[in-house]
Amino acid sequence: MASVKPAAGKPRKTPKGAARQPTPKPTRDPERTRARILDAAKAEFAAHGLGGARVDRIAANADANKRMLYYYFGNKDDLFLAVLEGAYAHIRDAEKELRLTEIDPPEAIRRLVAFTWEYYLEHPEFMNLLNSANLHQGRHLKKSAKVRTMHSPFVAMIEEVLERGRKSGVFRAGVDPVQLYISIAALTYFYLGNKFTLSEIFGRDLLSPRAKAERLGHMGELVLGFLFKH
Amino acid sequence: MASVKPAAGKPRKTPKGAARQPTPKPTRDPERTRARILDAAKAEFAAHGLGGARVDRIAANADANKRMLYYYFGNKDDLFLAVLEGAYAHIRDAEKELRLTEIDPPEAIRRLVAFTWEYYLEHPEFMNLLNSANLHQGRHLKKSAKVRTMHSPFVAMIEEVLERGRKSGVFRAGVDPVQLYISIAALTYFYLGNKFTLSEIFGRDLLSPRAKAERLGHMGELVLGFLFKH
Amino acid sequence: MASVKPAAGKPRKTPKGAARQPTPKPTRDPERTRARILDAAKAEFAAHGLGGARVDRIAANADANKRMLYYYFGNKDDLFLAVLEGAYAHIRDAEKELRLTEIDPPEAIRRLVAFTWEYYLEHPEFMNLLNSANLHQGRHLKKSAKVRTMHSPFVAMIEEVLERGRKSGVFRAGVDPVQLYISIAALTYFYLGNKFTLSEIFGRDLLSPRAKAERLGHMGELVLGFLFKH
Amino acid sequence: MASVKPAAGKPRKTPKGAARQPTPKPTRDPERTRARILDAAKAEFAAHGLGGARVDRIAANADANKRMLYYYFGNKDDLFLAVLEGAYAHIRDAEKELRLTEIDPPEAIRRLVAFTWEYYLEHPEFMNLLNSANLHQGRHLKKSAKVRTMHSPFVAMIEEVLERGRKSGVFRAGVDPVQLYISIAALTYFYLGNKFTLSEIFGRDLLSPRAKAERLGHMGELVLGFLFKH
DNA sequence: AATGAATGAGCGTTCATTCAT
DNA sequence: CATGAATGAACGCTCATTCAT
Repeated sequence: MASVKPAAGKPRKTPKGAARQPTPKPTRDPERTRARILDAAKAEFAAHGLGGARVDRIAANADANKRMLYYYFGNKDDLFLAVLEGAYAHIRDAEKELRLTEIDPPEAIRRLVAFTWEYYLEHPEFMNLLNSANLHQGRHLKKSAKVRTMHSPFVAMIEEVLERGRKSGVFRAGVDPVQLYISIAALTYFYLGNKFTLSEIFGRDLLSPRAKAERLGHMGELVLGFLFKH
Repeated sequence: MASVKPAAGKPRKTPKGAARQPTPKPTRDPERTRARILDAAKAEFAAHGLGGARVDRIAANADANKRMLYYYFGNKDDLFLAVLEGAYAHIRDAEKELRLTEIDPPEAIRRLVAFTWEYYLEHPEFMNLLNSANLHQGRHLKKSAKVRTMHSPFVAMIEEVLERGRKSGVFRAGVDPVQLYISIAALTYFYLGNKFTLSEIFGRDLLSPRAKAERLGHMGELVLGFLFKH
Repeated sequence: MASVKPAAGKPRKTPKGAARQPTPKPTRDPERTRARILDAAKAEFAAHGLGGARVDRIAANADANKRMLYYYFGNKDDLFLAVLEGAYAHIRDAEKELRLTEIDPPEAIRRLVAFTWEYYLEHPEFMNLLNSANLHQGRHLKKSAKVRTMHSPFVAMIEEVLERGRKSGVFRAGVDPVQLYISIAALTYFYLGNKFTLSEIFGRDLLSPRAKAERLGHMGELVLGFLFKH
Repeated sequence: MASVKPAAGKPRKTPKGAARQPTPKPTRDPERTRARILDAAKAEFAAHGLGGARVDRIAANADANKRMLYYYFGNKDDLFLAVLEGAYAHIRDAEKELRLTEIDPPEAIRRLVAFTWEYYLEHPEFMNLLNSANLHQGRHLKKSAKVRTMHSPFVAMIEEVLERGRKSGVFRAGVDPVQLYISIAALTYFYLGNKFTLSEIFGRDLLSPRAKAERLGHMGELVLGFLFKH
């Protein structure tokens, strides 16, 4: 036997006989390495939960040494927090683009519902991350100074829409923007996050184009049917 | 290490018609042993998720030998399925008690919302079990013949209520009972299941008596505000 | 839940709804039970070795309760010894049938070689049992009073044949019958007992009809080529 | 880069009689670690068979962490294969030293018989390894590309000796070198591999100097008595 | 004679993490 | 900045055996 290698290592990137190799993976680029680890960790945590996630798999999928993971993030829990913060930052960034204050209130609510639906549809990993965070009783988030400050602008935006709608006489009064925001997220989250059990129980394909259109329609009617002053 | 958590294991009584049993753990009572394991497993899976659950802890809390767990349930996954089936059976049993078909439609919906709210409030473990089941893409439920047959009665009950309300002119037409059922569950599930992250994000205590009353009120208004024909 | 059954038991012999069953397994027949256990044990030890044999599998294949195994045989090692004794008794019985003293010496040797070949061919389990016994340094046999008295009748028989052959001038003198007996057994044992490694190494099918005929021919020539006085 | 030859090239760190050793276990020496595990595994598999071998004992005797065993070899079965390949490589290397083609045919055969006898006498573990490999129906070897190619040179060497002997008129014609090689190995293998059961049955000490000399003499006479053309 | 229930010890394997270079 | 080697503790699971009936 020629060289001593662990039995189940990843395949060598450079063929043994080659004279020179052009380093296909940009070594010594700390930012890229860090980002690759973070991406791989997000996928792993989303796919298996915090308890089921494997540090080895994260390192392998990041094409990084396992040690680097600890170098950059400390430990598994802190890495999870970093992933969580990144996920929150991402959705908050996307929400900022909505500019609801510039639109007609009913249309703004419709847009908010549609945005929430589409965001979770395109980022199912976010739901799994939140589930893991809650399974662990939020202890990760408690260590984060960042996350708490990211939300007030969005709540204020919804509040402004509700107030405009009320003033113009189309919306009912006394609606708590936080409750409304939670409800809108809830209607999507439960449907998509529990798609496997729900589809098993109801014997329906919940993700067919038709089913998705129906769900989005139902959610819009539900929220606006409630908000409209008749 | 050898300590037994008094959380979920012991306080079962013996209704079998036998005289009295002074020994806290009745040996040679397979039904009780099985039940103790199932209870301990439910608590463990709910507290730590499927991946984070520890077979040793389940056995210890069930005051049983680890081997018995495999004797009765085969393996960890099948035990999880048994827990899941038990949890579904429990909520379905509770739902049957509602007898919505005997009540005035708006009151029936109010009762349904309140029931759902209270059930999840009193059985937070159910949400974690469902999250685990979905994290694993529903593969456990797919092996279960039981669960799929347990649901149609409840959907039919909601359908009957909606239809009665529509006929009497108070409810709007064209509401899918499955969508409505999912939405009612969603409004509770997301709020309670994500209580840790939500409370961290919004800086609110979501479980204070006042907050709970507000949430229940909001949910009722939301659903009925949508259903009522104006 | 109605009845408590282990998860992975053997299939019930009587369908649940059946009214009467005719007891297909003769219960309360100790000799049969003992024999079934012994047979199952022989197969298990031969297939997996002593270390790899599983008491559960033996009981299951014997269609007996595991406890019976201990009731009749004490423990796994003693059961192995019983199997071993049975195997020795069996080959000794077969050897007695040969009656070599009544045949012409060269033909007697030919018959002995053929018998040995065929016996191991038809009872491959015997080789595996002996290998296990030797792996454990013969400690099982040392506890056996039986086996030591079962001396192969062959040795005396072979001695007589050799002596007759020598006197008639066809066989060479000075051949130790024990050495010859061991050699004849060896020529078969190694070929058949190592059939997997040998066929892998030499890239030959050692058990094709042709290969078997060639081996038997070679062994006869080898032994007689040595014995014949030229 | 030095190559890793298991079992053959590894210098013992501490001779048994030595007084003191300076660095008992050289850390961070992967080649040595790997070799220590391989050695310990060979001893364990030989002593207890594949089924009876204990991974813990291998690690302990290798003075290595159990995890390293999996790091280098994947799992127990693959480790067994590595041991098996090493054992085959070792005997084949030793056989190459024989240089039978340079010697007079009868003397070459005598040397081959004596070598085989002595090799198994000095390496009794090899027989147990082969027994385990065959007990598992050769499935380990089937995964090995190496072993199959190691044997043709040796068979060719025997063939050359037989052919030279035949041409010079001392050996009979028509002897299959593979059959002969198997027979020579068999005569030793059965005697030594079954020494415990045989000595128990025949009431002889098979390993006394006198018994060993007699066996070697008998084997030589048997093989040459067959080969010689009279 | 026969059985289902129960057990402690130990199985092969994998975990998150750290060391030495 | 990056890596292969190493670790102790635990993982899910199974072992031969015994208990109570």
